[in-house]
Amino acid sequence: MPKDTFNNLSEDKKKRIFDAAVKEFSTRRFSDASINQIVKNAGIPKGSFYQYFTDKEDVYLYMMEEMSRDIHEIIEPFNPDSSFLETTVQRAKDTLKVGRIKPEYAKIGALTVIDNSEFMLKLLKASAGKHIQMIERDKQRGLIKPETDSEVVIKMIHIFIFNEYLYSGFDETRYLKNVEGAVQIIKQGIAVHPD
Amino acid sequence: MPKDTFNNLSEDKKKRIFDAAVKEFSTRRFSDASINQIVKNAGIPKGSFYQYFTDKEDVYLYMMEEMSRDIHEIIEPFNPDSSFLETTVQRAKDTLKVGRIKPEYAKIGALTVIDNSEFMLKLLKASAGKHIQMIERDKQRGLIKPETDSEVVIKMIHIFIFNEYLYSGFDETRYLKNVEGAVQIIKQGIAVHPD
DNA sequence: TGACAATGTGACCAGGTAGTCATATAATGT
DNA sequence: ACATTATATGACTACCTGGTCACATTGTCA
Repeated sequence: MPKDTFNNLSEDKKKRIFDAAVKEFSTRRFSDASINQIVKNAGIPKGSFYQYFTDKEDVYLYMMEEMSRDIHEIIEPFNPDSSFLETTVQRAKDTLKVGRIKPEYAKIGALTVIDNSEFMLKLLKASAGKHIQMIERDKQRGLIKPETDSEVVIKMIHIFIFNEYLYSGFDETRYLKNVEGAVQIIKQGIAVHPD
Repeated sequence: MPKDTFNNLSEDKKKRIFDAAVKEFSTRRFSDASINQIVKNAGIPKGSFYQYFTDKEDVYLYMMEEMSRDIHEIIEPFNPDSSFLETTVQRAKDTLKVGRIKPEYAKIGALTVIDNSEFMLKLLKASAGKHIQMIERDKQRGLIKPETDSEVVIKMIHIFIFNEYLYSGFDETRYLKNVEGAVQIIKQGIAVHPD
């Protein structure tokens, strides 16, 4: 949460700082990112930075909030009737769409994943609850075997999607093909009536 | 590859340097690790370091070679008749065993995985060839559906094992349970005659 | 207009990094 | 014993980092 002095700034200056943060955090992961570079790119004095933010985390969180606003405008609205695995594929497609429109955002996401295991853990845990409910519902619907270990399924999916995105070299077709391949295998593994 | 001057060193000194490298690289990932810290812990002057190694990569690779020797003494010899998924579970058990005997080695492995995506990619590719052959053999044996995408299966397994080890907080029982759970799901998904 | 508060500013500090190099010491061959 | 070569050494350079702080400038309200 930036300080009041920052919020009182002109939109132009705020944008310059946001852009500088995006540039830095999309190039170097959090721990390697440099405040000096951000102030340089934003064209503001070092002292001003500390008048606006307390530290690097502060400006990072601000940037993330602004980003997530943009991202929610890009991706499709969530369909509550979709099954867990359908949602999974949709999420992969959303990731690609974001990467197409805001490549820096995708890079920031990738760097976040490889940077900080604790942060990643928090992220996974935060979305896990929602997804476990989806899987439980799919079990009741008769789509998924009731003895399936929901947590393991979620982890496999999450991790595969993240890593595949990282390592597929931004080859969209390959990425989607592999994600769908993985979903297919898991589907066969957990479905009540495999195709 | 260390320089000749290093190889001429006394075993004691070599060990001190190796230990210092292990200490540093098991605490901080490669890019954060400090040569200054290594020389400090090894009790050798800065100048000597550069008489032994060209740079940080050099000492890192030396350390890895020494480590892999130790590791191969710890783990079970590879059973060529095992199926791919059996081998997978065995690998997870091996990882745990290494972690029990040489915890620093396990930490170095974990830090390597989260540090460097290129390195990780190389590692995955290096072992992928061998594993693809195993899967193909399992297809011919009638264990795995012939239409299975081998690459996707390998990636799912690799990534899950790595990450689960990272995030299971060194809880061995949980780790093994989750790995076996994942293997079970994939087995159901790709097996010709699911249990 | 004058007084006071809020904000802007960049030189500066302490601490870290990788790598170099002149000099000291030890080892070796003649 | 001497000369030559190999190795040991730590002070030093150049460069980076996050963060501070005294001072300059601007805004605000009476």
